Amino acid sequence: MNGNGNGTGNRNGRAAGASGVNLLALRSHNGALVLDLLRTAGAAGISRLELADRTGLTPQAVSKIIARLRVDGLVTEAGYRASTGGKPRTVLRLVPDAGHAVGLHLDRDALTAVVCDLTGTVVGERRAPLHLGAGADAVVENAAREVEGLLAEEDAPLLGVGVALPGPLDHLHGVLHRVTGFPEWEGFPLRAALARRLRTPVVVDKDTNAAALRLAVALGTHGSFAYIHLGTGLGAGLVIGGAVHRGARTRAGEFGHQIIQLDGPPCSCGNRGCIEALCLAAVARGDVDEAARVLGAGAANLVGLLDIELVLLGGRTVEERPDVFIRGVGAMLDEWARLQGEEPYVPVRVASGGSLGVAEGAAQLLLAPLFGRADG
Amino acid sequence: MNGNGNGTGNRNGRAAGASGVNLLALRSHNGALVLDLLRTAGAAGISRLELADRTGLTPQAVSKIIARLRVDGLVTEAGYRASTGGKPRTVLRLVPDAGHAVGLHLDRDALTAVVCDLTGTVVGERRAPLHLGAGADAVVENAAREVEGLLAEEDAPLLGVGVALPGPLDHLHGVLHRVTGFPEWEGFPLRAALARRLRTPVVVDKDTNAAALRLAVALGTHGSFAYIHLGTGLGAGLVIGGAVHRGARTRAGEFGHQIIQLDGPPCSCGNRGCIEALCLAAVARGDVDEAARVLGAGAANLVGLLDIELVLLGGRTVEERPDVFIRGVGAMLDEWARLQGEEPYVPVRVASGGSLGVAEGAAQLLLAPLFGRADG
DNA sequence: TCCACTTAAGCAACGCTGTTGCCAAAGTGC
DNA sequence: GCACTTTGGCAACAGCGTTGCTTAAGTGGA
Repeated sequence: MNGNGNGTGNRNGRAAGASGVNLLALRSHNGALVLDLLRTAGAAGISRLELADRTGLTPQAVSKIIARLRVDGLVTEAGYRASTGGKPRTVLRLVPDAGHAVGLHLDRDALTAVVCDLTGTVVGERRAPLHLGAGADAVVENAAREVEGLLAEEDAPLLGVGVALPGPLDHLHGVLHRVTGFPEWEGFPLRAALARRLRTPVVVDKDTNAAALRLAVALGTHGSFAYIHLGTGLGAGLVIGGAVHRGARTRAGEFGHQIIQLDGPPCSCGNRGCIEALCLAAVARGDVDEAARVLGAGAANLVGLLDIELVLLGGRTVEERPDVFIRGVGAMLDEWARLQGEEPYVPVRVASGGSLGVAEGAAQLLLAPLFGRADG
Repeated sequence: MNGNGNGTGNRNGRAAGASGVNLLALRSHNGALVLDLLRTAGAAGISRLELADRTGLTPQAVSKIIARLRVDGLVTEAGYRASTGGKPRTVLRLVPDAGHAVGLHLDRDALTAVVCDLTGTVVGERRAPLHLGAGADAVVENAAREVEGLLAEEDAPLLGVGVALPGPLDHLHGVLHRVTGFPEWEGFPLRAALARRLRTPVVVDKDTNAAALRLAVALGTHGSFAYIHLGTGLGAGLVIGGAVHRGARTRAGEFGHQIIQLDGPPCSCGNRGCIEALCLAAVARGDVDEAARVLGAGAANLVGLLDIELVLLGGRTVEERPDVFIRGVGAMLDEWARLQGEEPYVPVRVASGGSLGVAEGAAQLLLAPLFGRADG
């Protein structure tokens, strides 16, 4: 589908720092920008002049870009706005079926797979049990079959498969580092294995990053927020400037082993006073208020360090008592801000998404680059 | 000096998200990129072909860009490399005197002003006592006189004045929030006042951000690191992807009031268990090892959250016992990484710079944008 | 000394970008 | 029906990086 000529147009990837921009890259950037605004507009659509206003480009430039995107089949005209005294604006919309992407969520014991269209809407879904102990080859084969089954009824062009799973990994190379309790997974090249098996591009990332990416896309934000996940473990996905911040080694967002009580109770990692240990211990003994307070302290540390604008909470434990966590974390953030002499300003909300959230985010690993939301 | 036509070329600033790129912006970007490589190369210089290799642009494109920069007087030819069997490469260098910038460091009781050339080299320096209690107008007048005195001998074009000072402020508008103990400074529009008085562009930022910016420029890095400053207070400047991360409200880097001991000893801010309180208390009782350990725990939290690649320490307290802090913080980082099952990988070093570091960083607030290192 | 070869960098033509100026299309409202 | 407003395409254009070729300036062997 992509006659857009994506790619930087650079002949090499050896440049360590920022790289030069040529006309191909410029076209790609502006095209992606327009697509992102079209996606954000959703079913309501957006007109050429609004796009010109939002991008800062001239109306004529937008017209040309739209013409290209229409030829590529990515955009279509869909009716007209009400006139404001002159010719009514033409409404433009993304063509959802111009491309699909698969999102795969590999959790401890379950596999969730979704197909999303270009707007990010789920158009197909499958679930299956997962046995990590069965070995890498078996799991890859299992996952590949699920994907194939999901795609059997689809005929839109496939952009690729995004995979989200817990634990440390190298998202650039798609190699796993550790899967707790299953040493054979150490160093397994999941991306390459699945790409070879399915003959399609594959991207691998942490589950929290996928969830955060999905939220960034859904919110349409170019700002910064943190998604904090409290389930069987405690982790976070960071979005800075609208892009997921992974760090050089995909290790960013290690929120759970933040030390919040020096020389505190021991954590499973061997350290003392990790926020995960404190928080989960409070949950275990039924003291949800205390868990929320501890979580709030960690969130305050995070907000203070990064000056993010929003905190989103998710995960099984949060979903059981959302109001308690919203109140508890919010109170800590407000109190912290007040003590620093600032107005309380960071809203705390429960992340939408439900059980498909991570899988949708995995699909966004392939969709988002089309809209200029590449890796951070 | 700037015939380069900087500016995005957009007619409006209303675009909330990412904005479109036109040919002016493209030229500006590539020109800045080339200038940055020239600056990084320093006195050794760099050839056209090397620039082409680093930027990913074609040699001919680089030739054209260099031709423009030479017309603007920013770049000059300076000798030749040794031949490798053919025509020797022409060495290109930045023209230091194509533009100067003033950096102003307003500390609790002292003012430091420097003039830097385009390469960031200090070519003039002044110090004076500072009395914040004398009132805003008097302080502005005092600072302006120092700047004028500093510039009396200079004749290179002035890019503007950068001001670095502690405490919360709004760097976008150059407005101060609080200056401890001097309520009259609350809300003072320092940027506007100084710009009107000196009739030159003024940029205002936190001292830790200025110090971090200077380090980012000096290191020539496009990666991520944290500068942690331990002096009369404890704060940090964050560099992510080569740019200073300030957050939406210039509040990022609030490291000192990170809660590291829940319900710990009270801090001056009114909270409990802030890392600043613990660290300074340890310093006060002479237990530098403990101070370094506490600082290391906070640094580990930071590294874990952001996956940064380097930690730089600075400030009076660190400079008194640099080895203790390097060892103590490094040990905590290594131990933390080991417990997470990772190789120790984050080096800890003492930030170079000395007493002029912050003022130099303030000057970089104006120089850095020329090299594409705009606000993060 | 000559000459083949290598490497660097400029010239000219080109394709493509967004921009500008103009005009047709398609509405509203008196 | 006419004046006006607004949208959006057409055509010409300036300027970007690219391509193909030429010139400049070295090395090294015969």
